[in-house]
Amino acid sequence: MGRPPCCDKANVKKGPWTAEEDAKLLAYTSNHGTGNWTSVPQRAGLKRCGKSCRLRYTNYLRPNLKHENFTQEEEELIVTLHAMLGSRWSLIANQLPGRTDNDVKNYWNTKLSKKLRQRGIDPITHRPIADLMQSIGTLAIRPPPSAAGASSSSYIPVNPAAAPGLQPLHDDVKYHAVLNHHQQQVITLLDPDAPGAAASPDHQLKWSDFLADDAAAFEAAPQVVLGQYQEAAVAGGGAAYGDTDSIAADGVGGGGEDSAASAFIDAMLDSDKKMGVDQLIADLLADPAYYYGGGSSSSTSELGQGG
DNA sequence: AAATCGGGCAACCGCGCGCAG
DNA sequence: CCTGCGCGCGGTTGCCCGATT
Repeated sequence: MGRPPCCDKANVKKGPWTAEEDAKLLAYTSNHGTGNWTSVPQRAGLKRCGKSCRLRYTNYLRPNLKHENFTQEEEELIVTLHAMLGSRWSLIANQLPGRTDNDVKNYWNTKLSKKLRQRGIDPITHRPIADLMQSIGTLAIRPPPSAAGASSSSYIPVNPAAAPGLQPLHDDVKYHAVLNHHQQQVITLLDPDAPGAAASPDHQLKWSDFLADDAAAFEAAPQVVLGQYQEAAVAGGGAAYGDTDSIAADGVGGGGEDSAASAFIDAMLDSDKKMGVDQLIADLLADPAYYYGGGSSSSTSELGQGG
């Protein structure tokens, strides 16, 4: 059950905006500000839904918006932030002055995700596709799990570098080393109360663990993991990260059934609440070693050359 | 030259969250 | 505490236009 429509759909215009409508909206917002969007159409003399007005303003009419192509630096930043934050486009867009979440989202969907795929990197997990395919292949030839094998208590996240058959592609070793480093920086910045920080020293919350979740989870519940990949393939989105609730109270992956990756997201969300995520990202970006392209080459810094 | 295809982008939709009454 | 409302977000759709056949 969702909210009722915010306006009378029969009496509002839909579709592309005309120059006249843009002018009316711009004139109104420049004189009165944006305030209450539901009242804007009436006050501005527009036969539009307030929601549509807000969208048009924020994505197109708002001052200081950039309309030129994305730069190499912006591309790299988007890829990096997507690896850390997933499809939280508004947060990513906040780090890109003059860009809207819609801009970033469209650019990702139409360009960046394809570039990553062309480079053999899965745009959802930011892991080499070869790893994922190999993992799925491994799954396919595995015998059905025994009852003991399916026990959640046997679940132990592993480092991908230590997992046989999960070695990154040679060209992407640097990429993942740097990526994991920054992902772990995010974790490090989390509140001490965050699940990962509360874990025991030999079982700390690491993004690499989450990335390796599926491989390790094969040991516990192969059918569940495969289901996640199938979901991801069907949904074409972040389903592989899971929509489950959170990690078990006893630590990372303790529950076994929930995706540990979703626990990472939960940890991020917790962190959002306790310290502004903008500050978190700003801290990361302030690190001179942050940018992939700074000195050592990497996959992301070469995105433009991959096509 | 016409038809078809595919990419890119603007806009829409549904939902969750926060806040005020 | 509950309810309704408005805002913002992410996912999706549909149109436009250039490329290809």
